[in-house]
Amino acid sequence: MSQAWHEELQAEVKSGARVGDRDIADKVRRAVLMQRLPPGTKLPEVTLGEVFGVSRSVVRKALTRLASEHVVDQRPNQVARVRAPSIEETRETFAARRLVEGEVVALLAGTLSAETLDALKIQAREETESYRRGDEPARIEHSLNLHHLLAEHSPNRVLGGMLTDLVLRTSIVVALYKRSGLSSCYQEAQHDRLVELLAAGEAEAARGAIHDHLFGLEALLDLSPRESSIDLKSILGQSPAI
Amino acid sequence: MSQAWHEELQAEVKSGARVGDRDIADKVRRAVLMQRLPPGTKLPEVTLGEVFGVSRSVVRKALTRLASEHVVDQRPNQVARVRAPSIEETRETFAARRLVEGEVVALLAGTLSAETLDALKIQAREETESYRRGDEPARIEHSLNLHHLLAEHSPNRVLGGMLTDLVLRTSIVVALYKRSGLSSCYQEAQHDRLVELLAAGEAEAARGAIHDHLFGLEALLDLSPRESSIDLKSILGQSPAI
DNA sequence: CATCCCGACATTGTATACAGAAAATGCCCC
DNA sequence: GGGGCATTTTCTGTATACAATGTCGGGATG
Repeated sequence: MSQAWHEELQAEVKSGARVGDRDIADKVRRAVLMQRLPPGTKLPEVTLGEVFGVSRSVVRKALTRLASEHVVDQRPNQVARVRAPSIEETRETFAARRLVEGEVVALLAGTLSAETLDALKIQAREETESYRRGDEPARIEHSLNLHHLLAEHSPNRVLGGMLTDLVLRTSIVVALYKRSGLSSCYQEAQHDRLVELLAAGEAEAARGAIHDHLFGLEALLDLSPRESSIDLKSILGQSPAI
Repeated sequence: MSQAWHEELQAEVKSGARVGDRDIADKVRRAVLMQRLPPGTKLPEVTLGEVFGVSRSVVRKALTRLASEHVVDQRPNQVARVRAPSIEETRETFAARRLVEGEVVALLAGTLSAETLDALKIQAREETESYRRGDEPARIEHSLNLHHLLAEHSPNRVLGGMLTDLVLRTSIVVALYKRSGLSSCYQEAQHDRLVELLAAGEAEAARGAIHDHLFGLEALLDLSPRESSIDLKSILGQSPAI
């Protein structure tokens, strides 16, 4: 685990109230999303417990939760590690998300209240602004918020839950496989267009927009088969920092 | 928890080796599927621990696992209970499964090896036989096996995992909402036809077959809105047995 | 008679101790 | 210098004790 992250959290924890497994899971998930915990990073229970000021029981629960969300790899008798989805799994995750999110927006088109549409527009606008400011963390945050809103308002809650999971997983692999030269994966105006189609009730067009959006995002990644660069590292267990 | 189930397990546990959280989750899941643990049944940690001869730690892990599979409802500071999906959730689960399983069989069509096709045919045949024998538990088992095989062989593993979850959830609600007069939800020859289409590589026809199959299954259920019969019981916490 | 309050009990939440498995270390031998 | 083996160290698996919380009853009160 990174040293800076440690200290940052120490302060936050000391000042605040007592933390539960939910809080720990949230913090770790966020850290993975923000690439402060690179794939393969070991997450020993005692260490995390010390950082958050709780015992292993709570940490364990948090790790199990993260494992069920596919954020962390938990194998018997081995330290939990930040998961590093393969290139193949990345492609499959995108395909699954296209299917599910496409259906969700198709169901959603024309059924959204004015308030919800406003909330979506706000996130889209904030995303664009953050991008122009060059504030990438904020941009990601707003982009995630938008898709999360879609999942939450899905008329089909089961699909909504699945979409929440897929959005998280896609975000992780985007962080992982983003081309090194690329500072951002922002795609001009696509979110705005989607919201417009949802407002207009154009179900199939909205599905198409989501498909385009996700294909575009996937195309921005570097998914060329690499020779053991990432894989070996995680397999051989070389963690970049204690 | 039911008394008969207790004793049955006691014997099995005594004779066998040490049990892990995986084993406990398997047994409980199976019991729910077989309707030996009706929805709303309380599952206190100590009781389960005594039954399986392990401490609460292991039981806890098993319950958490089952909760992430949507088999059990685990709320803070409350006893875990067998989940009772609402009628609305049932409909949504079926819709989600149609979407996902339809896509999986479409991807699968024409790509299956002879061995896998044989395995599928065997399950379909065994299901029919079990039905003719009137052996409903065996019939369910083979039906589940068939769909589980589809999920396992999905070229898209992410979708496969989601399908596994959805198959389990549909099985639970089928057990819950099966019309009382109906002894079985067997649908003549539908599985055989599906396998044929998969062998022939007819992707869209296979998707259609799965849709028909699932619509038919859903139609066999009694999903008429009922007045507080199931819902109130589970909400008010009246468990039918100890 | 309904409602509210309070206390005993049941059950989960958390911390901790010890046992066992895996990984890291160091050593020897080649 | 490199590979194999024993040792040590680290970490997880499990059980258990205690704390905190929720549940359910009885009884007083309006």
